[in-house]
Amino acid sequence: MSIQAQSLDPSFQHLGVVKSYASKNEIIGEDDPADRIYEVISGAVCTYRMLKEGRRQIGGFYFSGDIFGLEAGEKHILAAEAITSAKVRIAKKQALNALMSRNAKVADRLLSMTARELARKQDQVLLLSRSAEDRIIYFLIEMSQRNSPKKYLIALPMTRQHIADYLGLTLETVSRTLWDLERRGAIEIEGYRRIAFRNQYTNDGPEKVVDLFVGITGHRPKSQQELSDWLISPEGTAATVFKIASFSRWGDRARS
Amino acid sequence: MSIQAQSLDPSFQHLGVVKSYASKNEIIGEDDPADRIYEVISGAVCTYRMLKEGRRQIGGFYFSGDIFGLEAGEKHILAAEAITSAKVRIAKKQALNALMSRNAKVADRLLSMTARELARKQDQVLLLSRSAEDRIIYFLIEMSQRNSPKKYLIALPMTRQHIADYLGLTLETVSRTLWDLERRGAIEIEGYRRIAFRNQYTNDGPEKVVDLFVGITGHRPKSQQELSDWLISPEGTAATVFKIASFSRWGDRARS
DNA sequence: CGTACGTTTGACCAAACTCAACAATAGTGG
DNA sequence: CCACTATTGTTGAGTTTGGTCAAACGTACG
Repeated sequence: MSIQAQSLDPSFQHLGVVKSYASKNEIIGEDDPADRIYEVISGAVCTYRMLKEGRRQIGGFYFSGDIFGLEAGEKHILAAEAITSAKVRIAKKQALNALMSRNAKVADRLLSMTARELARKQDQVLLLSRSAEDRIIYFLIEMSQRNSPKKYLIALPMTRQHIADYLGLTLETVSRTLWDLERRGAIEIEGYRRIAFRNQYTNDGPEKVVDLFVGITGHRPKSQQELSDWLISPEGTAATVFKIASFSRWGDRARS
Repeated sequence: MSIQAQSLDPSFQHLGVVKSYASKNEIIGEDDPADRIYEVISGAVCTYRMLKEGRRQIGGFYFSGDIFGLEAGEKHILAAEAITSAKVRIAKKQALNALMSRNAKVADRLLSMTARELARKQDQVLLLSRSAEDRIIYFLIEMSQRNSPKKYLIALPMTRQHIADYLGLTLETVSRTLWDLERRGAIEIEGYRRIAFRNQYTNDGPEKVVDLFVGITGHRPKSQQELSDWLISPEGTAATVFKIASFSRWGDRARS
């Protein structure tokens, strides 16, 4: 969901007002009129929808620079809340439309932003059809790529409940799966809100990486380029960071 | 996914070529260049992506008048195949772009079509976070609203496997859940590809419907309009057709 | 009318959920 | 800066849902 504001138009920077929200405060209510769009200035935000049995489905997480609230209808389907304390720039769509008529490129970018959000939603659909462990792994990779100071570190501003609601799991399953990944040596949990990957693929020789590629994709990489593209893809990252770790099960690592 | 072709532009009708595909034939391959868009003229089509364990996730079903292949990137993430024999109009995006520069409204409509597809994907995400029975119920309602001659009849051109792949279930679970709904008197299965709803809400008195509304939504309808809007919504349809039926469990209805 | 394909059904199993008790963390005020 | 407390996270036992494997059945098409 890293739809960057600057991809829309520089003048968006001067549009609208900035509001501050404390953690857990509502930014958009379900069924609010969808006449504004929102940019995260600082902090973390999520969109969600309540399901009737008291469960909720999180639609996405948004961090500094991300745009949210892009919806088609008259009213929002998804509500939004601040996960941490957050600053948000709010602009009326009307003002954006005025911008669009002056600048054809803005319309073009709005289309590509929406198309990108669509692609992300498609990814979320694929995510939800996988096992609990796969969902967690893909989630960690997404967070490490979007919201982390270094690529092997994962900052998690959200609670286990948020993660569970995003992945369609329970918080207990999230907790257990994370601990299992730690036990198997793939990650290191540092307090509630920080996780580190352990086995970066660079620790292994290049042949081992090629073996892994062949094992997962079923064919040899045709070029060095194909191999390195695959390595940085979510699938490649998952394979290198997690599968190698799970090949060498180190038995039970005592926790304390 | 009923994005109607005529909502794009009348001149789209004359764009591109029409091709015929036999059942099970590939229309778009995964990783094909995404330089065309497709309109179903007749028959049924689905988009999908293979997951590595031999499973697949269906992205959506498309019937006569629907547009598919709307994707952002250079290459398609989702492949497409004909479910029945199908006729498809194929137009180059390039030609569409030419249309867009002549007619600003076309760009606007392309945006709203994409936004609508996004809303549908969001719905699919919500669908996938529900129980097997709920998924089936919402699926049946979607099909009855999109692809059926009469509102109480549901035409299912796809196999149980297609349904399972769309809903993230196995074909056995789909089969069992349908049979359970039939046993409870909510639907009637007529051969493999036809289903009929049994308990239309119109069979019950108006107070019963209001009771149901209050039971599900937690508040009284403020107006007749609110009640009838809710009744035709998927949630209202599910409640009226299925919940009433499940209130009165008729025990085992022998099958033959 | 026969055969291949799609579907149903059953027995068994595994993954994830529920409920409940307990532990760790981080935020608060002294 | 420390102790206190509310919040968040972990862990375990038992249950449920949906998946797997395998066999029988029915439908629709050639």
